[in-house]
Amino acid sequence: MSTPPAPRTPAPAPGAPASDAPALGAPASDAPAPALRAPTLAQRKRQLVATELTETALQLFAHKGFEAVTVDEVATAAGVSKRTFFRYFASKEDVVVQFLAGMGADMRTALAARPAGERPSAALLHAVSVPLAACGDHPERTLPVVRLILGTPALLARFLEHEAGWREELAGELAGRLGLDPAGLYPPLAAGMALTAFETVLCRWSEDAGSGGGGGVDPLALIAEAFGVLAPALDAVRG
Amino acid sequence: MSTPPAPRTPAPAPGAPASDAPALGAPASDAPAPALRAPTLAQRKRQLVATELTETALQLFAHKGFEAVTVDEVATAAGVSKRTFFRYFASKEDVVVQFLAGMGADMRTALAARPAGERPSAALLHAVSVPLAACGDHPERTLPVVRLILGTPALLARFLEHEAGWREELAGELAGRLGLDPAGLYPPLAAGMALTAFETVLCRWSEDAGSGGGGGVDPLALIAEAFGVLAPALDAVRG
DNA sequence: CTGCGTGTGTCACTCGGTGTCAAACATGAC
DNA sequence: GTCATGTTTGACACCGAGTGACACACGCAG
Repeated sequence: MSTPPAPRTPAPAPGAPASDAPALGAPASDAPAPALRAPTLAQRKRQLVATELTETALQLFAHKGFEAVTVDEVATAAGVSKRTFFRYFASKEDVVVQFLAGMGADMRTALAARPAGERPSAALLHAVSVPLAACGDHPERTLPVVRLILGTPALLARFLEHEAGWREELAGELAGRLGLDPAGLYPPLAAGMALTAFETVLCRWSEDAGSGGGGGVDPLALIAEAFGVLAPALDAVRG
Repeated sequence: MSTPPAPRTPAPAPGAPASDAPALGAPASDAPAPALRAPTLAQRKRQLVATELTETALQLFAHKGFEAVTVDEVATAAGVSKRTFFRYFASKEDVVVQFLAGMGADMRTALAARPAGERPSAALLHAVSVPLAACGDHPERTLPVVRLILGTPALLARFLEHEAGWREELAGELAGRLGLDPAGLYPPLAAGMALTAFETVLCRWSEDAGSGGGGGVDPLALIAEAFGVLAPALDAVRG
């Protein structure tokens, strides 16, 4: 879609940099920014509340279902007021969906990091594999969230909205890589195909993985198989 | 996705058969059911209120923006109470999104109607072309709605949710046609690719079409072009 | 006329979400 | 130590979406 993701988070909060809550996407890479190693005490406090809120919410949602839990409940259980909850999250859905907020950015940077000459199918496969690898590596943390999202209409809707944003980013990056018109048909189409594969794999993984911690299937194997189907189309670039 | 679309419309209303409001999808085909030509007076009254509500809402939304219009406003302008509004539509979003409720069913039946031996790319192209043809034929009615949806986060989310449902339907139909396991990777992947193309085309069409009634580009030409990209992947079925 | 079913309006209520204000707190300057 | 500043928080009031309950009006069979 061409709709700008629309900063649904109008209040990333005064003092906070950007994303709170342990993002699910990249392994948080430790090396990139050796400078700026001083998370203000205030920032760390904020982070603390955010994670407390997130974990409390996820636990309650998993236990009683998303709709059956009120924001007041979550806030009180975490020891803050409802008003404060909304200073950390723009909406009730946000607590869950922000958990995978980094995925889009991760995909894009991964795509940007691929060698210039690489075939689109290979580059996109690697990009989309990053968050899936994170899922495969920590199923005990990611599986419940993914299942919650996929099983709750309201959350699914938000998730898909996010994906639409990712798609634009990927399409832009792809157009840049290949020197194509970003307004052409191929870039968004290719990005959409990659995300369709991503979604399909996520879905199948969340179904097949045993309810016990260790997932049953490897998401990386699934995504590779899916890209085996997509590749003929992805690599026949014409603009 | 494997999430059942979840009957967001818990109240199709006591006396109503199924869908109210003039669906956008198929040309409403006149021939199919020659019997049962007696829409109870009550039913026609209901239909009347539904269309009044829909048109009033669309007009207000287009004029002031979706979020800026309250349900009370719509209801009052249409001459009913807020409570009655919710007896016709499950949510505020529903008024807009139900406008294209038929699309999914149209696609599926169109796909089912294609000759058995046809290549998946051709069959899916025809399926997805049905609603797009409707858009191309009546841009003055469809363009504003499409633009409204694509430009409003809340509506976009709902739309994407609908699409997830369509995808499952198409995947099921496709699996049946090709004798594949519906739980395999190919069916949902192929359906997702077709819908990605659909979405991309819808998006580009809504941007390019002059704000005047007559659209600038032909959605059917666009979708054919998009399927030119997808075909190599769609027709390399392996299961 | 009476009973019945359906559709509607009114009222009251829950819950998500926001604006406002005042108190609590940390920080830095003097 | 104290005053001034800025940020975070809770409390309160408020809006809008959505629901449940009840009572009333209509069209229709007896």
